[in-house]
Amino acid sequence: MRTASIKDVANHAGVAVGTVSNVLNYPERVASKTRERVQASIAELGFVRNDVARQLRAGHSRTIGLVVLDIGNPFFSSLARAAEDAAAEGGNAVVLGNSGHDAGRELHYIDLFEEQRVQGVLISPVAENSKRLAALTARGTKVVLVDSPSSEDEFSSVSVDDVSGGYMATKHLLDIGRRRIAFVAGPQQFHQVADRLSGAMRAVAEVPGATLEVLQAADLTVLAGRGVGDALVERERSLLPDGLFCANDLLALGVMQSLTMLHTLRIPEDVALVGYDDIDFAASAVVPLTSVRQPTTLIGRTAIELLTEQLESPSAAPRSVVFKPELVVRASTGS
Amino acid sequence: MRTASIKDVANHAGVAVGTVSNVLNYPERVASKTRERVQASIAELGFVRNDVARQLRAGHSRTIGLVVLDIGNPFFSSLARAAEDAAAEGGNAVVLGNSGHDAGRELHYIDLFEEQRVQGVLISPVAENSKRLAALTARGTKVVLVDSPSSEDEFSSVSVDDVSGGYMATKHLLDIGRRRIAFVAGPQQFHQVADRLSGAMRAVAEVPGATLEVLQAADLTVLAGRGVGDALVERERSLLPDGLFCANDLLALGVMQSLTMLHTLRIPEDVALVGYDDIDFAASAVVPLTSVRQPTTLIGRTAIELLTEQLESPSAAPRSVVFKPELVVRASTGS
DNA sequence: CCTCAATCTTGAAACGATTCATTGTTACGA
DNA sequence: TCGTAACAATGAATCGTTTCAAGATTGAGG
Repeated sequence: MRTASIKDVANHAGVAVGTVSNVLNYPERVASKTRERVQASIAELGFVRNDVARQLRAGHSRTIGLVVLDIGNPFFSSLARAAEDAAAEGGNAVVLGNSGHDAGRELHYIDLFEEQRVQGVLISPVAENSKRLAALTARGTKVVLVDSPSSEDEFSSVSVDDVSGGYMATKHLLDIGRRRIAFVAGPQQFHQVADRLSGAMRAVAEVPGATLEVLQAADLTVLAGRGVGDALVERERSLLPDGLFCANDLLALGVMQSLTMLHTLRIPEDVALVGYDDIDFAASAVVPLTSVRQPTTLIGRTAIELLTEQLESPSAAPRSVVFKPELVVRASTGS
Repeated sequence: MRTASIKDVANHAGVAVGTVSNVLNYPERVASKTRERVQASIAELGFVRNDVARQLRAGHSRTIGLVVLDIGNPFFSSLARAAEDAAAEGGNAVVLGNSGHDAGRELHYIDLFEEQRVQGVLISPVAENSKRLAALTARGTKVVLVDSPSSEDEFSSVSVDDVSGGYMATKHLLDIGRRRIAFVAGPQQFHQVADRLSGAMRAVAEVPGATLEVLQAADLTVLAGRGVGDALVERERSLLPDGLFCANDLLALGVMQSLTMLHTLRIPEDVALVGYDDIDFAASAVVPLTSVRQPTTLIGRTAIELLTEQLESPSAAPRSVVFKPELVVRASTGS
């Protein structure tokens, strides 16, 4: 059984196709008697409007593309959810693409989205990729960078000030009297890691006598954090840092597990601990974790807003929004 | 600047539109000299095929709809990722909708997907909803239920045998000598919770002298688990269960935190602990958690396969695939 | 040089909706 | 009864592709 078209409805109701279209889009233009007859036919035939045809005529879709680095990461899944909600309010849907840090997959999704004539693309790019994205905008598809500041103000962007986040985390450790600070870093090519470190360095520089050590973790995972923690536990007590700032919560939780498992070191008495991201597990860890919260919901909504802005006034200059993160103090720094 | 159409390319290359279309879809039908000329024009004009028009002609899209209960839940985000990968291999894209356990939003996405003429819908339904879904299939949109067995074999479905998972978790506790078993339950209207409990009951019934107690948690979260754990710690030692099976890993981790925090109860010596889902945090918990692993990747891929199957032979009867979960033994049960 | 087959290319029809200028209808005041 | 304004309904054109029957071109064999 082929699905009923607007023409079938028109025949069934004994009106012209234009009238059916009006019933769907401008019901007030149609006399109520006719409208009811058409609506009855729609119900009887089980007619469902073909959005593809509508889009062809309209020249653009009601869809927004979103490319994220890793949908398994709570940061991105939360962001995606917020974007989806915000888009839905405007009658749009979000198509999700997961690049998994792979430039090839990222390109694949950009191509796909352009062929689908999405209204715009929200993207957390794997690397600087502005040629392809510039081509997109040149052909009329709007682009908003997410969690990645736009170099040169070429595109609109939403990001969080990671330098400032690193600064406030470290300053908090200094404020509660810690002086031997260590930063647990992930891979340095992630700009987030580099920025948080640079914020930490700034805070330490402001306090005479404070020192900053960098401990390198292989990855941004719980396991990598345990590795760092295990190494710390072996150290002579006098060489231990008394304040630890980790590049993200997963690392922090791993470190926490190592330190608390053997009951030799107490958190926060011996070592105060700060994480980053404020994932759900931070609040409910063995020792509730002080963390830097990123406003994921706000980021997602704002990205949609910036896109909408560009769609409504296509000539307007791109705009960049940078959010300040927020420190959430919990027991791991003495609350 | 309007984006170039196939007609613009045809003019520019001095050929007919049909030829350009052939270059795009059946390059071998076109003489190589012509083909190269057309490809040069495509490159020069920056032509990008309009998939909307293509879909209109084809009568269906290259898109598959996926509606999940909660994209923030690692189970679903992992599943979504797998489905997306599998779909991409077949040249299709997955559009994600997040119902958030809300029937209204679920309906919204079903409507949207039908208007967009997706090839099919993969859905983890909020509740029994077969009328709307039956209407979908009646109009030719295929449906595959995910993580929810199809009653009456009306639709194809992929699910995991939760009864069997509950059975194997509990049997493992019994096998290591535990007799006073407790099941930490979440809301009973989730069929997953009910099924896991019923498996646990079956295992306990097989061992004379073994008992099963049900501890009710308000929610399937870490916090709810801590609540249950805190209540347990207060109990008289002789009334404590010696084996705990939790409806999911979040609950188990919460319970673990309560029990270990005060160092009064040891895991697994005093209480052995089993979770469900085998999320990433299970392996790296303070005490690595024994858990029942669900093959999320397999579920996602299989859902796409079942859909493909139905698309290729539309008259074939729906098929249901039920996976057996797998017990992963770790330190929390003595490994 | 002609024929025939093989190979390429053409261009109009179709997909299903929206748009809008045009035509048809109604009703009311003069 | 007529003129006209206000309101409804019409239907052809359009969006950008794909499809496919028909026409054009090429080359080999006689």
